[in-house]
Amino acid sequence: AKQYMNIELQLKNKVLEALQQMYGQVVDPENIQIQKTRKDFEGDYTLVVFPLLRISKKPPEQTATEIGDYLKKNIEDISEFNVIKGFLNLTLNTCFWISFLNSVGRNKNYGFITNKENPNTVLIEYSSPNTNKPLHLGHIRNNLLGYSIAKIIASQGDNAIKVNLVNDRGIHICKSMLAWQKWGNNITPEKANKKGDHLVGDFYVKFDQEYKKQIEELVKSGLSEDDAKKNAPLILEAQEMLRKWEAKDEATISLWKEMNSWVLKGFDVTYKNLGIDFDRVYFESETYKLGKEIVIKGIEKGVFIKRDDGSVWVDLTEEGLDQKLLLRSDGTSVYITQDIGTAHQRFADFNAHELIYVVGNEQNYHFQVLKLIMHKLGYSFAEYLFHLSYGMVELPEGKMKSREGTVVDADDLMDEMISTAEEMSKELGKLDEYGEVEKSQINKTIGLGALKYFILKVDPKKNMTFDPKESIDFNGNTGPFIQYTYARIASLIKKAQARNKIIPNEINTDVATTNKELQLIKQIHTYPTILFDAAETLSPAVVANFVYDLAKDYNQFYHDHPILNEENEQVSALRLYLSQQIASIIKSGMSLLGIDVPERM
RNA sequence: GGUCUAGUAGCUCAGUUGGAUAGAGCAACAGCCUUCUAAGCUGUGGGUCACAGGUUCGAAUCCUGUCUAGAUCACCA
Repeated sequence: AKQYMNIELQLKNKVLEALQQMYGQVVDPENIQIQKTRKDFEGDYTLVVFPLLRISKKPPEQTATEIGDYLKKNIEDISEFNVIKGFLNLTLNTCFWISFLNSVGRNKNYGFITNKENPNTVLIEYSSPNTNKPLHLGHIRNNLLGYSIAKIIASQGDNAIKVNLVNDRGIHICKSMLAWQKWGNNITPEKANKKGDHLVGDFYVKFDQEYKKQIEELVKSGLSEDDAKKNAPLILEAQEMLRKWEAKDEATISLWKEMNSWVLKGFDVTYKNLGIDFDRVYFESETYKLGKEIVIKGIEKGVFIKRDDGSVWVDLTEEGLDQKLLLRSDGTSVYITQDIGTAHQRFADFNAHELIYVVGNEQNYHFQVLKLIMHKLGYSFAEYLFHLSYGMVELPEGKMKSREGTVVDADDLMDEMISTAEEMSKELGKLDEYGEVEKSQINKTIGLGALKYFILKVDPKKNMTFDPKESIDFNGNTGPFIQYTYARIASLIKKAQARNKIIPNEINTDVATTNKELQLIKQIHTYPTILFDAAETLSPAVVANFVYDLAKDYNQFYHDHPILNEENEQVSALRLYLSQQIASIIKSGMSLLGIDVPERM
């Protein structure tokens, strides 16, 4: 991002120079604060002089004025300056901004770093579904975050690899399988005319219902609730099934394979509709035994402790945590053992530099422990394990609970969004002249755009509230608003071409400009910084809010300033050119969020 | 109880390295379609930045404590 920030660097260096010349002191660059001038003040960049008063030994206003004079004399891009209290506001001349705008027009990948010298390979693990039920709203947040972050990382010139780890084994899978055996009558997704993940999910729910009934009966017959839960025939059967699976019993394995394939097919449809994908998919059934050897070596090294019963533990009390189990007394792996193995394997397989896990914040402790363990084992990549912890998605009524049926299903939600977009556009008569295929394509883009933007504009680490009925709007700070802005510019350009108006390849630097135009150009100028920040903080929200601000400012501009101006050719050329650059940045920013922009809507 | 995260307008959320008078949208109210797309624009009202201290030229932002909410602390994954 540095290449775009050179004006800030130049200012900073000149300030250092000024301080040395005028006050004879070499100053720590840390103390030079150059920031963008707030909208309500005149100027482009502001130097905060408070930290420099110790050096100048003069009052703030005087210090600022002296530095301002020096900078104006020595930097030709500065046209004027003003001083308010301890703030030195510098104004750059129009020529600078127009030639900057021209450079944006020449560079098709403005903001993107296209040939980084030493790109890092960054693995992003996300989605990680269980194959016993369909995806829900929580997965949507995960999927959108993971996908977007991979794109943002790639935009900074690094090599982003998207990885999915499918949790396809364990007792929860057996529950669905057992219910299907008992009550399924050999039904298949084809026969039921239902997506495979939903069908299997139904059996998971059925299991739970029947299991509850059994518990109730057992409690009536005098058992305690805990005992009833442990001894209900259904749960015992499910456990037996898991044992058979681990012993590779043929019938069990083949049922497992079949039902998993149904679910995975269903997931593929959901992923495709959401517009996300993976470079590599791992299955837990293949990786769940990994890590055991590493743990055993760890015992030899004295990093882990083996207890008398044979179980293996790591002691993290010095780090302020507890002891954590790594191998059961029967020698089998637990969840974290597997993660030790997969981390090792992935860094080796991809020669990776960094591994990002997109996982909900309920697993913060788990990843804290994982990182410490890898560190203790002496892996140098331990510090490049990063848990992108995102908050829960809550409904107005509170947390989503699958057992209480308050889960918002991913497929249903997407359908609902699209049909709402459909109703809206019908009501507004927006798409009347288009064909059915085109209409449904645009409605899909808009409906999903609304959903994706709504979720991504929120800081990942925060819990968020989602009201399916009211929260998603198509007006205001939303995806459709941004899409609308883009579509408008697209049609504007089309219309200009129809009128034989030529959009220039370059704008003359002495063109007359308005403040509004300059303001938009300045906003474009910050785009690379935004992308850089987003990659640093792993937060698509930064990009989302930037794109909204840009679209909003453009919309305001659009209303007050005619763009297809017959009378003043030169001004209209600038506005047309500017509009085009803004459209391209909106498109680029939205693509980093995985949101499409329609050419019309 | 220990640890972690959050608390900003009625609601949903922004707020950059500590920087100037705290920002949007929704909802409410009042306007703007014979003009490049009104999914838009303009205006009004709405704030003890949870609370109390501290650090300093300056705190929504950093530190300490309190309160509230959530998560987590399994031979589950």
